[in-house]
Amino acid sequence: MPELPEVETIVRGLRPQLVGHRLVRVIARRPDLRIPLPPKFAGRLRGRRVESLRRRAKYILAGLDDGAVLIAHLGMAGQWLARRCEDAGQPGAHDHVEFETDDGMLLTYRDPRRFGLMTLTRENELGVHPLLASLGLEPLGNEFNGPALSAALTGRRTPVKAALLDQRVVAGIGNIYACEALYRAGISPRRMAASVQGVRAERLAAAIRSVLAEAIEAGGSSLRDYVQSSGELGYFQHFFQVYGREGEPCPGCDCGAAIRRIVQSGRSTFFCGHRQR
DNA sequence: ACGAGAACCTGTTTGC
DNA sequence: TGCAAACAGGTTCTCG
Repeated sequence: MPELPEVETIVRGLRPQLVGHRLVRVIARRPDLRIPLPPKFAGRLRGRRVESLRRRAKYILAGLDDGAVLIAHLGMAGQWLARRCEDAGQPGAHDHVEFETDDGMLLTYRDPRRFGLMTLTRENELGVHPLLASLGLEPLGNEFNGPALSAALTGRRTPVKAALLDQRVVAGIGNIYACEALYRAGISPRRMAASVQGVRAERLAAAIRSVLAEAIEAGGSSLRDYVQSSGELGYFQHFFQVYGREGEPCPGCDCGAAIRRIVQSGRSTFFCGHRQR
């Protein structure tokens, strides 16, 4: 489900609920997520105070007061819900992990498909952790620009759409924002990645930045599952120009072409064959 | 070594 | 209406 803007929105929503607070109760109801929960998961977290909450790519990282770091990923359908304990009621069938904080909040990790994960590492081992070590540049970071993007795409003999989904190239882009960024940049999703250089790479880097930043402003995109931790819906889906719009007229110009849907690497790609070259 | 496709799992939508 | 197939925002493994 969630791509960078949705994960960022969730981190921002959870931060005031978690940072500075102690975890007084941890319930690991279902350990068989994509990667099984580590041994003694709940016991290692109980009583710890959360010192920081941040995002790297689509991962949520919570720094704890004993130097441990909780790594969490939402997979395709994961959600975080933040409610007061007394408002929570019975746990749902897919509420796999819950954290109760010292001021009475219940933070619930819900994930019907169990493609998400949660694991523990140490702050000083984050950089070499297998889940994080080979991630590419953060697209909203200072070092991300046209030259950096073209360098990352150099030598890639795959369509640029597939390259954007490769987290080693740019970290955090998923299927929706890859389609939207390529549309904004006027670049065909089928163009070979290695040929996106120079001004094309500049345009694509700018498009990635702008679409992600605008989506964060909107609180992410709510399609099927996604809600903010507060339960509010994001609304960026109303600004999609191509994603999910097969057959509709291209919105960005008067070319009159219809948005097309093709399948690349097993994923739907939406684009305008006239405007994107 | 790299890239395409399958697999992982459950829920919802679509088509006959 | 009912059932089966297709599809879904991600990642990782296998195979060619």
